[in-house]
Amino acid sequence: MKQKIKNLILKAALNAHEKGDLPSSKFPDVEVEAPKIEAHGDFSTNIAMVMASVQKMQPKRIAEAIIKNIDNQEGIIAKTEIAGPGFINFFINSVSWHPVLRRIHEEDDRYGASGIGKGMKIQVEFVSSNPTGPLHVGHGRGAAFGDAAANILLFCGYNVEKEYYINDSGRQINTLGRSVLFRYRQLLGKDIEFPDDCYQGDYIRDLARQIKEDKGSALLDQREDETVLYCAQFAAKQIIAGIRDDLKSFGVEFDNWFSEQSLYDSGKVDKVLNDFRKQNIIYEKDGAHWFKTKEFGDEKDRVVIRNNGQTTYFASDIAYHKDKFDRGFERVIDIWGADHHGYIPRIKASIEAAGYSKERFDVILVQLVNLLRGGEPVAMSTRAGEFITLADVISEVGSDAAKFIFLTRHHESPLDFDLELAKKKTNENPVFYVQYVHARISSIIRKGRERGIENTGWDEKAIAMLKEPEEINLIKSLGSYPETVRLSAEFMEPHRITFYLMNLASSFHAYYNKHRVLTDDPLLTCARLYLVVAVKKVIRNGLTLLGVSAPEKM
RNA sequence: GCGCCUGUAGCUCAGAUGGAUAGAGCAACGGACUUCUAAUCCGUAGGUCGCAGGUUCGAAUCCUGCCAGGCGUACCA
Repeated sequence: MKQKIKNLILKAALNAHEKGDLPSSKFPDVEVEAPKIEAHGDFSTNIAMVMASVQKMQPKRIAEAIIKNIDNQEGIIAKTEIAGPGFINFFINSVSWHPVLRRIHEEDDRYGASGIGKGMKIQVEFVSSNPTGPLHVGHGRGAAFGDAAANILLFCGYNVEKEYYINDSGRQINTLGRSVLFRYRQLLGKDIEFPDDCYQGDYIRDLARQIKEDKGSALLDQREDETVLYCAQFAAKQIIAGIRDDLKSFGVEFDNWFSEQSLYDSGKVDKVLNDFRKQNIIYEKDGAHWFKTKEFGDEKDRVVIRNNGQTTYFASDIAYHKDKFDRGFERVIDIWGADHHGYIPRIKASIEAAGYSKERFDVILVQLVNLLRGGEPVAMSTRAGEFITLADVISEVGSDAAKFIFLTRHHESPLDFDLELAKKKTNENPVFYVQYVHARISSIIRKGRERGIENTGWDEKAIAMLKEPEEINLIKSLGSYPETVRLSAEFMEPHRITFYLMNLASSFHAYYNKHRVLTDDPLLTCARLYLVVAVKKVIRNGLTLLGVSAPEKM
């Protein structure tokens, strides 16, 4: 509809110029928007104001010239007016909204989809939590965000791959192995102190117990470096399996799990470091090897090989990001916790140095989550091993509520997650508010069937009966869904869909309370059923993008 | 110190490439269930958009400075 108005305006401007009403043929991009205030019409354009200086005319004169030349043969426009400093407001004939409903029924679960991505191969990497402990709430936000963003991109015609990067190499893995080994020794009666720098959580004890059941006391007699390695590999494998399970129960699945260790095994880390040496952008100082990231805009150079000969995490990350582009992704998006923001310049440096444009790479920072219970902060200490895991949250509030709440904020805004609030089944908790619409409409359909009323198709005569303000309002809202999805993809902002759904839900509940769908008039009932089924489809489509279920009953 | 993010109603937050009178929910107050699910709806009230300048027809939005909070600033990941 907006596009139609745009075209009408453009054509009107051209006509006006041909007839001599407008001196210049230079027209700016036509901007059409839906005004916030109802009295300002359904659509509004500022074109007359924008053109004023080029046309050397008063905005109001320009507006008059355009309105005069609008071709309203289809009768879409009920009224136009010039308002304020020169806005042209368009009031749409309410009947003209109706075809939106047919489109929704026809396109069904593809309504809102588009081809703006043009099949571009794009990778979204998210969560990528270290396999040294279970996922916590912050990872949950990253998971909900990344998954929704990927769904939206896919829906908009991108060729999306979701990837999880497993840091199964390096120091933290060694620490994991040591942690488990110490607990294992304690289990076998050794009186030893558990080191401070090891992971404290109870899950380490559980892993040690499993090894004990497996191997008995056999590990006590072996060389320490071998047992640490064994414990590390065993533990990491178990923890990754746990992470996969948690994500699965959260409704998030990945297309690819990428191992950091594999970059070493395949020699990709060595290779990229050698390439950089040849380019003379790696040098030695104080026994360490430094990558000249400063030359690429970082604030200082960064170590890639420590003076003890071990590579840093950054070294494998260089190889990893190069590999992403080598695999043919045209765009690469990393979703990180906001506390890693200082890491961005060096990754961009490495991408440039590897010969790819950093413009093709984006990092989206997701702000931290404050966990609350009844308004009070929940103490979270990783050190002491006291934290609420994502699995805890899912089992307490459910994945639908958790996901939806994670997606009710812009990703750059910190989020207070209140466990008590997330469980409340009231308007304070928006997920139920939206899901309730789906359940209510399902119920209407069931009730209709009981009375022998089936959802019939498009019937011009019936649809023409939809003229209550609440009905037109609902249809308008339905009509703006595709644009919401498009903007959501363009700006990587899934929360736009969340807010859209809450708004649509509000329009529906208001309608539901004021009007009955199943009436004594068969034609009207048919029309209203057609309308609410369209609402149901859009609610379902939106929730699906967010990874949230749309229940038939609540 | 430097860098990134945030600052909008009592609380939690939206606010499109700069648009007209800044919007929701919660909390407060007053109403609506013999009728399709009251997990709902309707109404009232609530604001110096952190502060100060600047850019222009027009700023919550862009620019500069300041204030407050969070995060980062490793040969950790």
